[in-house]
Amino acid sequence: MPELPEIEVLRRSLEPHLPGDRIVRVEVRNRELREPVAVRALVRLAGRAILSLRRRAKYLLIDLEGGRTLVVHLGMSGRLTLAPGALPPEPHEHVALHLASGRKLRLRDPRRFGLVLALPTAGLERDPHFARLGAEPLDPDFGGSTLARAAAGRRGPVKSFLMDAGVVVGVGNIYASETLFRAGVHPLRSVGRISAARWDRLAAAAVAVLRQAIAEGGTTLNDFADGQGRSGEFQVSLAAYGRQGEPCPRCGHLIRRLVQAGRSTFYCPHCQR
DNA sequence: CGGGCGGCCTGGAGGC
DNA sequence: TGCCTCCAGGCCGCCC
Repeated sequence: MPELPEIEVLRRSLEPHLPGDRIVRVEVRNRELREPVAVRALVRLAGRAILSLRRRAKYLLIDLEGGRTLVVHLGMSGRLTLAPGALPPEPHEHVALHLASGRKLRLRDPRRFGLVLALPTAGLERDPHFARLGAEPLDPDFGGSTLARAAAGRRGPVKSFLMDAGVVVGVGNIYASETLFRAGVHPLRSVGRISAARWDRLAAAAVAVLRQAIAEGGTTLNDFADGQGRSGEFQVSLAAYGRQGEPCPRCGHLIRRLVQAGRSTFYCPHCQR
């Protein structure tokens, strides 16, 4: 479910509540995630204070004292929420961090594509999960030339390119469709046939879409919620994603759906060339 | 070697 | 109501 905006919304929703609190007990209820939960590494986090919350790509990073970072990835269906510690576990609750404040931070993930890791804070970027990640689209130096440089010598459709985390992180299926719509670029256009001006438009569109989605609390199609359980609103602002058969908000032609690399892509056949 | 596809899971929606 | 099929926001690994 969650792409960059949803993880950033989650991070911001937890930011006022977690730093300064302390993990008193780690409860692993179900180890089955994308990688089996490393129970002993997690249990060793008990007793540590929470220092800060960061985000890299679609990973939430919870920095703890003693040089450890708890890494959480929500996969498709993960939810990380704060709850009273005495609340009974919800279905598919995999991990709960019981906090000194009496609350618990719990991870629920029905489809089990998510991930929880305890890693050393130093050198995190060299961990295999992070080592090959590309540019952060919200970094100030991200722009059309970032994309153009990454595209040099590559082939294939621009939509798959935008979703390649080795190029630019955080853009998943929803925001790739929305970025292409805003930039007026057809999803099947080959990356070898995109001008510098078009790369600039694509980069600017990606940044604008991601920023607006964050401002509107993320996209809740089914089950995204922030750390307080609040849904997002950006689904109302989606121009193309999920709107096949509806009129394009710009020109009125009907939005179409096509399948690329096994994923649905939504576009306007008139605005996107 | 890079690109594309299947597979991993469960649940919800829609058709019959 | 119930059963069946299809589809879903991510990511990895295998295949060509």
